[in-house]
Amino acid sequence: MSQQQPIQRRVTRQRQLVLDAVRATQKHPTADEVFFAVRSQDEHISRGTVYRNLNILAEEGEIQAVRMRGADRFDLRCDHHMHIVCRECGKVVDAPLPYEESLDASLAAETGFSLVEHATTFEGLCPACQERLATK
Amino acid sequence: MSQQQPIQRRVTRQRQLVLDAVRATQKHPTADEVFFAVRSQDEHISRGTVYRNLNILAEEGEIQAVRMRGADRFDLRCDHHMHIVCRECGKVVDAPLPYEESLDASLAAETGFSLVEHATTFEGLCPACQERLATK
DNA sequence: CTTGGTGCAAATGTTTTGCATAAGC
DNA sequence: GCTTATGCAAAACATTTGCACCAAG
Repeated sequence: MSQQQPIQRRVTRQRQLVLDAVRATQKHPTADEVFFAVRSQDEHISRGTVYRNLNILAEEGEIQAVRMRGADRFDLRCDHHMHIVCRECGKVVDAPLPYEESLDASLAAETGFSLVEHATTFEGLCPACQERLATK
Repeated sequence: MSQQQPIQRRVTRQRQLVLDAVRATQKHPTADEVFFAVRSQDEHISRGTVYRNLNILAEEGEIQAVRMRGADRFDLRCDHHMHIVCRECGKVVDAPLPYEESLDASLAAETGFSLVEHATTFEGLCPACQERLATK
């Protein structure tokens, strides 16, 4: 059984720009939002490069990929935590509730699944959208 | 403020076939899987019709849409519950853990969001895939 | 006969990929 | 100089939509 070693990652200008862009915002940007942010720094960077680097950075644990309805989002925080997204405007914020690591072990014991982890996503109306809809 | 009344839904042969297909399986099928299941009953039904009806049925509360990585899945169960998906084979099963309704109210109180609900999805390796990978 | 639904094909939106070229290390 | 990464365009998917025709009530 040959353990293939992980490939040797390089520090490219583009990869650094993508990482900086994610770390520069609390807004949980989509890949396309990261693309446009980076585009303002580098006229020639391509969408493919941004998508590739976002996936690589998430894999390496530098950022976290958050799978959401519509499009994936990327989070500078790498620890486990929940998110809430506004149904109206799409805004995403971290949920100030404790993440229950212990659920993973419980579910593994119950079902026989291994390597378990979980993600919880809330959906609702943010305060701004509540107000906007009320006065209309 | 004019409350527009919901439109009058009709019971079409196609809609019934879609509903039956979802109710006939515990496998949490994707829209495309439902399409092929229904295709075996009706040579001429179109993908668009299946997608439209899955959305309508979920909206009406006849089935539940489960938003997952890759593709949405549809569940005959309409009550709130969690799911676990196998990273390898994509199999989805209901998670035998209690769904915490109270989290929604807690988060609403903490954040000011309203109309809150949440979904939790586990990801791991199912027993069959564990074995398959171990003996290879 | 009115309104909602269907079938088809085209469009949309997100993400991945093949390939020749460029650039880390 | 090996490899890995980039840029570009095309492809791959999942899903939605415009529109002319059909059908449920």
